[in-house]
Amino acid sequence: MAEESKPVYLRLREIIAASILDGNYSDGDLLPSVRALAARQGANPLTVAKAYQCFQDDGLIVVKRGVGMFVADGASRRLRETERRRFLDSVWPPVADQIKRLGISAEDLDLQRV
Amino acid sequence: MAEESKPVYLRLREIIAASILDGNYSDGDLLPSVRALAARQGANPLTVAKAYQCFQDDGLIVVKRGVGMFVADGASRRLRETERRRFLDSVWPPVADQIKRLGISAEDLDLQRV
DNA sequence: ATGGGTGCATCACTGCCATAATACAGCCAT
DNA sequence: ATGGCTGTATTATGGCAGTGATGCACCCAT
Repeated sequence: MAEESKPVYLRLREIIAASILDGNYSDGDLLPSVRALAARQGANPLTVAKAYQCFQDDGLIVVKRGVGMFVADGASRRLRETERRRFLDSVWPPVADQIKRLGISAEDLDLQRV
Repeated sequence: MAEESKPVYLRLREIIAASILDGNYSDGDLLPSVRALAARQGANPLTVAKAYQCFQDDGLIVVKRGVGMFVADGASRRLRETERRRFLDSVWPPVADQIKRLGISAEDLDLQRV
C-alpha cells in the first residue's frame, strides 16, 4: 500500500500539483520550463514533459509553443476539486480500511496536525 | 497517488495479508493452495506463488512441501506490527499532507467508521 | 535574421510484470 | 505403490512502462 518508489513522472506530477495548490503558481503564471524543472529535480526533460502532459490533458495548464507552459484560468480551483474527489473516492477508502484493520487510533494519526 | 492498477502479485499479497489480519486464517492454519487461490482470483498460479513468497521471506508463512502453506506462529501479531509501522512511517504522512493541503475536514473522512 | 529559449516527436533501450507449458519433488490417503 | 494433491524450478514469450539521446519546430528578444 505504501508507494515509496513510484514512477518519477508521477512524483513530478505531485510536486507540480502541490505547487499549484499551495499557490506557488497562480492562474496565468508561467511554469518552470521542462528543462529547468528537469535540472532542478535531477530528472529527464521528457519525464518532466510527461508529468506536465497530465495537466494539459485536463486543461489545467496551457501551452504556448516556443514560449512555455502557463497555469490555466481557474486551474487552482478545478485542481483542488478534482484532487479532492479523487482522494475521497480512491485514496481514502483503502486507507480508512487499513486504519480500521490495524486498529490504529486517532492519537497515532496525530490528527491535531490535520 | 491512487494506485488502482498495481501489479497482480502485490494485490494478492494484500488480499492474503488482510485475510490473516482479519483472522480468516489464524496461526497454524492451512492457507489456500497456490492453484486454488489462483483459480479463485483468476490469476496465474505462479503469480500467486510470488505473492506467497513475500510472506515466506518474512517467516510469516511456513511451507510443508507436498502438503501446503501454513500461517506461522505469531504471524498475525508480527504482521500487524510490521504493517502498522509501515503505515505510520510511509503511508500516513503523505496522506495527512494531502488532507491538509486539500482542506478536507474530519466529517468528510467519516471518522465515525474509523 | 539570428541565437537561444521554448515544447515535442521519434526511436531505442531497459527492466519488470504476467503468463504459459512443462517438468520435477515431496507428502499422504487409498 | 499408486494416484492425486501439494509447492517449485525452468524456460520462454509478450507486453508495457520508464527512461534516455537526439533532433526538429516554434517563438521571441536582440
